[in-house]
Amino acid sequence: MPATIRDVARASGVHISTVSRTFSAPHLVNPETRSRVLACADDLGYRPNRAARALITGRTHNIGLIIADIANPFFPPLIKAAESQARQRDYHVFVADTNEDPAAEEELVHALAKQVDGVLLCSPRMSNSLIEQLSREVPLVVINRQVAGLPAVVMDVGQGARLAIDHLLGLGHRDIALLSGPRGSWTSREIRRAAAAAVRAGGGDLTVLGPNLPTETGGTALAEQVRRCGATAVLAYNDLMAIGLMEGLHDLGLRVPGDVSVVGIDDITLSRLTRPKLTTVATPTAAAGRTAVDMLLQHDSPAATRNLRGGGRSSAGDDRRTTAQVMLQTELVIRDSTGPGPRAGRTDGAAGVEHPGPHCPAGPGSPAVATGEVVAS
Amino acid sequence: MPATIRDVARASGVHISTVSRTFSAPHLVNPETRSRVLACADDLGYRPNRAARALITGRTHNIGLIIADIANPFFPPLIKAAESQARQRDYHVFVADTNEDPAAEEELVHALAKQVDGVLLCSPRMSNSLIEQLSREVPLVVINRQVAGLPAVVMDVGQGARLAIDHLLGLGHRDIALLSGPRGSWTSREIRRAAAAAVRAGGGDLTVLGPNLPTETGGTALAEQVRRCGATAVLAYNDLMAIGLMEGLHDLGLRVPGDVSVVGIDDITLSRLTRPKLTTVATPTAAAGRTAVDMLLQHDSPAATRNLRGGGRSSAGDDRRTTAQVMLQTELVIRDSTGPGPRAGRTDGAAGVEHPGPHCPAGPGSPAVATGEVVAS
DNA sequence: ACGACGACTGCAAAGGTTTGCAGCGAAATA
DNA sequence: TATTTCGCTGCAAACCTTTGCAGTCGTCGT
Repeated sequence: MPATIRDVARASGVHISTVSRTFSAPHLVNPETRSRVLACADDLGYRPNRAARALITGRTHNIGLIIADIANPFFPPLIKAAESQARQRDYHVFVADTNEDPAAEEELVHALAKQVDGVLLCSPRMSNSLIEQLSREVPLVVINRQVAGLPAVVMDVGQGARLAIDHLLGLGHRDIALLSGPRGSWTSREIRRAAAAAVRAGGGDLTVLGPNLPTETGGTALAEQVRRCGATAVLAYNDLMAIGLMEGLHDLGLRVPGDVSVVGIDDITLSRLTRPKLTTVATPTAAAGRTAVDMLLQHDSPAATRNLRGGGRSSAGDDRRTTAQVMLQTELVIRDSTGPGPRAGRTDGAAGVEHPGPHCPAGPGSPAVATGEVVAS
Repeated sequence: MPATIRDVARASGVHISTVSRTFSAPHLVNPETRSRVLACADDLGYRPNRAARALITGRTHNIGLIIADIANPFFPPLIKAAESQARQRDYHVFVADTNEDPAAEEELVHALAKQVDGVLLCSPRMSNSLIEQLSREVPLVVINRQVAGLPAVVMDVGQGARLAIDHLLGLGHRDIALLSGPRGSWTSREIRRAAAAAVRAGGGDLTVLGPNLPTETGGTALAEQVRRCGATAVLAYNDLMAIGLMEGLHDLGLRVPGDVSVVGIDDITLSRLTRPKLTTVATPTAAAGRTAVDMLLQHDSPAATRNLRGGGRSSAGDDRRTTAQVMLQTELVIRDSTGPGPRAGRTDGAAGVEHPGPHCPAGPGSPAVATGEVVAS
């Protein structure tokens, strides 16, 4: 029932190839003819069949975006940014959710492979080797992970964790707990590494709790352990866990930041709505989404010269996509969930800052930021 | 580079049609041959090209899901449910976000039309007539809206609003404000209608504020107006606005539920995390997602008999999809953001319930539910 | 012993589009 | 005026599958 290119050709009295060109190479067709064709097309409600086009050009103008958990508020801004960036380049984004399941990740890549021109793998949980193998099936850009030979955009959570720990140390905390993330998460490893180093450098003690599900319930469930381990400050893998932890601590009768200081990572909008407002490391999620799309589409080459008529498959050649790794800056946002530690004098409330990092003259409610660094390559 | 059906045929020494049948009609091919073909296919990493298949069968095995705003926590559960339901039937879901923009909605339907077998339109903002027109281009199921002649699944927010208002009236509130949703939202109209009726029936006064953006900031911005209009209780279009409003009221020095009672709609997970915890109307979002997929796929007919060889397009015939409208039940979840109104005696804290609805013996923290009704057709 | 039937497989058309090549008339050049 | 050039358009192959039809061959019934 939908109008095809042939219907338009018939209606406007030209050959289908002319109709085709009217859309894909307008400069090749006489303005007069062109407008006539366009009129007919509009009249019939014709729209090029992207599937058929994809069949011959080899480009679908779709890109896949695989997300660990759409329900985690960390992701939506990234998704939106990716979508709008893609839309500008006349691409569409297909989002898929894996429920934090590595197996689902793999299956989805396979399913998407033939229907998209590339896939954005966001916070993948699967193994490096599997990712590399998959990347031979379809162009991949990984987000929040580094895998050799693949383009990647990562947020510098290491730097973020360092800032957070320094903030805590500066407030007088020595016994610090780290709520780690899910198994297989590159981000979680990175945070742990940086946090451990920072705590060691500051002469403190770090207790690592995990791995855990990166959700509120995951955080809530850890409240008891946090109390038991005697930490006076906690850095959580993400805001969701931090918020869940605050809930759990509250139920245990512990006060934040009175008894325990809590800092999260991500700066989801929710972190501004809790009481107390959450101190957290802001990650540039939207920028990550945009950048990832750009990296995937940077070789938006017009249908990578194929030999239509020739027989044997031509050698792939040096179409090697430049495999850059972009690292995005993070910031510490100081709000109300962190306060002086047990060894601090009675400062009258806010953070009496003396730690080495940049200026943090924060009072509650007027968040100050300490910025990390950009290390692009 | 990726292996095609021809490669497999060559490798296994059979005709491509046999390979094809091996995948799409296994019972038609000799088990021996079949296993040989499968071995070769596996060997070459062959996967059928869905685009090419779609070209001839007319079914892509994809379905589109158009969402007003992925960042609104109301939607993710629906998305996840739809995805898992679709996956079970060997379909994939492509999610797209419109940023609450009706124009984007239309454009997305067009873009998706040829790449999917149907589209789920979730909380659409565009006009009924446009939706009907679009439905001639691609099968549509609308969610949270009723449009004549189209299959729909709606949550009974009318019933939910009624329960909420009755709850408020029962607590002794007379001056009630309604924070309405975005322009063009069927849900918002429905809520308003039901709320107005319920308030009138209870002898109270309803002030409608809006339309508004259905976000926290949208809610926060209304705090001042709420104070000015003198309402002691507020029903918000959704939880996000309710939570934003609570923030705004807090900043104004008003206490919830001391000075103002607040109830939301949706029961997003976040509503359990605010202080005070939000009283709200729970909507069955996951069920809606599942149901919508089922409705779209109920006519999963094997490639609706097409005349491959014949000339003139055959008459469409009576393939009319049954146009059911399913209505899903909602529940009132009483938490801590609602309390006695100005005319109530000094009840000692909790909700002294006497309104007509089902049992609500709620104390804060132990939420009770009052269920609505199912009206399927 | 012969025809019918069944299981399996090959043949070729079709689906909607893109694109290299060739054709054509007219304008520009020699 | 003859010839090249250029702008535009048509022709047909190709992309990868699916599927109706026809062919082969062996089995069964009579």
